[in-house]
Amino acid sequence: MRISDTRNMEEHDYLDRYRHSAAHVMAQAVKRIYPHARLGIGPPIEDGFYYDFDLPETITPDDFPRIEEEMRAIVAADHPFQRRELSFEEGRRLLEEQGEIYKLELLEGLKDDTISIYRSDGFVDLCRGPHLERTGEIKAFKLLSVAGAYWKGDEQRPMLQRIYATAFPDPRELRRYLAGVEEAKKRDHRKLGREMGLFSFHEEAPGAPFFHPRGVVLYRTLLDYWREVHEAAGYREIMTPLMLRDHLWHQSGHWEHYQDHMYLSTVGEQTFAVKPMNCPGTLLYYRETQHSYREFPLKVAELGRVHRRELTGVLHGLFRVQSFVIDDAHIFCLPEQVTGEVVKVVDMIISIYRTIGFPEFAVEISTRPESSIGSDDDWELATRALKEALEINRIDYQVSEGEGAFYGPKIDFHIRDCLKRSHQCGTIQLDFSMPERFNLEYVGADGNKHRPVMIHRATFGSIERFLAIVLEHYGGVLPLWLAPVQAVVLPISARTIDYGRRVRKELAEAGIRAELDERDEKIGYKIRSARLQRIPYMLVVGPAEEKAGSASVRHLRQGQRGEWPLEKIREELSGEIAARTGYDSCLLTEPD
RNA sequence: GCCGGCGUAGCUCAACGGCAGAGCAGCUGAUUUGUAAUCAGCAGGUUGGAGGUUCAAAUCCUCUCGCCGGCUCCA
Repeated sequence: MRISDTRNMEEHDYLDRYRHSAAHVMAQAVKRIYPHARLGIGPPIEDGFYYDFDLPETITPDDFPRIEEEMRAIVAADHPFQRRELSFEEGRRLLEEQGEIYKLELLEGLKDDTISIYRSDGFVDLCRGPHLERTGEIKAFKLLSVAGAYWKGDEQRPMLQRIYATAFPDPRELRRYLAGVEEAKKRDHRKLGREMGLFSFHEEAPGAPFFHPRGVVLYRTLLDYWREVHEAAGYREIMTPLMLRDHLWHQSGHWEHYQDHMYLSTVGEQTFAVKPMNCPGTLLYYRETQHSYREFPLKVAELGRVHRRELTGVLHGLFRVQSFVIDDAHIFCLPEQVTGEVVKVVDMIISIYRTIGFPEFAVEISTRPESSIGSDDDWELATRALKEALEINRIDYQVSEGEGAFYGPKIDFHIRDCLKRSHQCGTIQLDFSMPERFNLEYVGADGNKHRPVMIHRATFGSIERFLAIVLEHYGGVLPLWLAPVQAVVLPISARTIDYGRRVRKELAEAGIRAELDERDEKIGYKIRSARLQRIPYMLVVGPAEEKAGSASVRHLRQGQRGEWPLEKIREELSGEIAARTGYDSCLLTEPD
């Protein structure tokens, strides 16, 4: 570990202590206002802290100023945080006296003989600590939101009221954090999707997006690129039905394990399920013919639309939908080919992320969970193959023990967007279950039948969700190759509309997605309008440009680029599109 | 699903028991415009839906649908 890492860790510890102390102050403030409130837990979290309360009144954001005011008073009084150790029994008596039933439950879960409490002013809380020295050290905090949260995350247990808040040692950091939250709101893909005319949602189809013409262009552009890469890598693409009969899902195990998430439909005598996953369809394709080891690795891709019923409360724009396309592919291969194939997949996923503008990502390997199928040997071998593949690619990874699927170990890719948020996208999973259930076979070199290894993998995961990530990452200001409208021609006045038409047509013929704004408006108005639509190139044409056969080029991020001859515009833009040039940073030049 | 909040014109919001409004967008006209909003006029609504309370409901109550913030960060 480098020295700087140590310091980061110390800072991190301090911040946790700081926020944990702020959580105590908040709990004390809430207790002052609602003396009968019972306390749940109040830990520091990544961007702040929260505290859970059980009380009959409902806390709303309207109550925040009052709580914050009380917190400021506690901070101003500068009470010391005093640690005291008690025996288990003393602790129990104290909490019983206070009627803190949740804390009592936590206490029961502790095995230690002695426990610690922290006292500041009149407020006492069961707490491991550590804390700051005094409440006066807390400089900047803000309550953010209130939400219901089940006690211990268990929906069978009572629901408490959780107040989310944040605190920073430096008020400037708090301001910066709040500005970041604002920035994220501005970049909300649901807002961008509306402003840019990409997609919409309707009550008639909860959790199922409607893509509008410009949204379809974006969607298709992403998939065109995906197909190009996959074809070059030797994948072949199939399409399988949206609905398949029930016995298939019994065979695959989905009926048993996944039925709550499936849309079912009975038509006449037959029951169908709308597919929640693509693999069973692919397996029917595989079984359609006999296979030889000579065909391996056999790479079968499917951009398959799946439907999954979700709890209504979890739907969230394109991030969490009930109908979406997975960029699936299944690789059938020999055991000894696994490592090599995984290496190639990892390589491809990274290259795709980089092209789209996500150079930063984290990789996680999940190992065998408690309830799972397959032999220890299979798991051991497969897990080692995955690790080896990452090591060959020189990729750092983190191991999540026991987090694998029941049917095999997996690698997950978490991309990091420019607001430093992490999103799980790509996945590579080994599957011991399906080949077995579907009795897959191939003929080996020895002339006997064997069971192939099946690798299940996706780069984007859900296309819909990935689009949302891309949109928020770029704040809607997409790289040229992805922009639904790449250039808009803006005539100064009606007099140059004809010339504008010629310019637009010429660009369109060169394969550039160009539009013309022929509305009877002033140029400032048209520029504003183009910017709000996040169109990368604005081409202003007036009499001077008409005469010169040029256009005045204005770029969404770079501003005025000067007057370019049409030929140069065509070449520059085509070159930028073909190279899929991205932006180094995605935080500059925000349209308002 | 659960807790809380919110559904008013295409969008952003006002009216919070007493005639449903504004800005932007849209349409029509005038203007012929040089780098982030030209002016005027017109049109736009069973206030998400159903039921109830009331002389009177966007407003209060019940149900329902949808959306938003959360519900695996364990003293």
